[in-house]
Amino acid sequence: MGLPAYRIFTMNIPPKQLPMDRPPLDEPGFERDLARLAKALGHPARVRIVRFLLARDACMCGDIVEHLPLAQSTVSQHLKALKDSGLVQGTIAGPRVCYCVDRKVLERFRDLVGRLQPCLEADPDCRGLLDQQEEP
Amino acid sequence: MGLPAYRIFTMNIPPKQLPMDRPPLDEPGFERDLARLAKALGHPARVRIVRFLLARDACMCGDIVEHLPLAQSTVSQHLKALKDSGLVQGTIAGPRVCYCVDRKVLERFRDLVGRLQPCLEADPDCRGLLDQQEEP
DNA sequence: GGATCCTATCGTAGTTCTACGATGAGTGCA
DNA sequence: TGCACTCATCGTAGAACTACGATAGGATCC
Repeated sequence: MGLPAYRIFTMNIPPKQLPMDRPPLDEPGFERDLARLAKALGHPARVRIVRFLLARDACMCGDIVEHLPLAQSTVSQHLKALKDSGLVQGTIAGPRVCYCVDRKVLERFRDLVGRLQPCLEADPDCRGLLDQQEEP
Repeated sequence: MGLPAYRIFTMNIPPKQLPMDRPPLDEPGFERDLARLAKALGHPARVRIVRFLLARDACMCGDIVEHLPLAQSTVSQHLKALKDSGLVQGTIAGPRVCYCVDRKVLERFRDLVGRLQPCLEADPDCRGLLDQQEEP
């Protein structure tokens, strides 16, 4: 019964519905949120769109289409992916839609990435540990 | 001849081979690198693997398999994706392979995300700009 | 009301992702 | 040499991604 075990990693299902056959890590939403935001930025076109929006603070869909070598429908699809992730907001302004980056979400993404590396300066890398295993 | 226009965003082709029919942004590799690293972290299982590796500094594949509800082959596939992105390094240590996170790459990822938001504190959000377009 | 502009959505085709089991390659030990 | 262990790779099936053109919906303008 229930979902297969690998569904533990499905991003679209709330954590409480997931059959956690192993104890979750400290923050159950951490991995899902980070993965969701990272996935949204996991395409060069979407990175460019976000940069474009940040540079202009806000602009409409047509502006983005003009500056990308992609069809209008494809750009709209990328914008939908960005909106679904929360990174981008779209506000209807008359016949057009004004898009802008939700800087709080972007900051949260930055924060999540930062929390990934808790002790960057502590051990420079794992070389020493590897040498211990290889040489004796 | 040549590649279709949307191939401008293909991540696996060096920039010089790309038919840039529009001028590139300031840093040609920026978007590709950020997208590549973000894509690597765009799956909850890979985020967990990276966290797991960071918590232990380094460990072998079997340890990861034990702590994930995934088959060994699937974990190996995720590790390959992480290795291809550069985030993770694998070192052969006898019959096993010792994996660790390349903290320099992780830091570069964090830097790329940080450079995405050049002036976070400047304009809090784009609401003002939206109001300008909506109301007058 | 009708024309126009902007954007979202539909339908579709090809590619990529993601999961699994099975198998193979490599190392170390008896 | 043979066995055990570890991990990568192969083959495959289903889902998701990504591109496009075509079309529909909503707002504005004449």
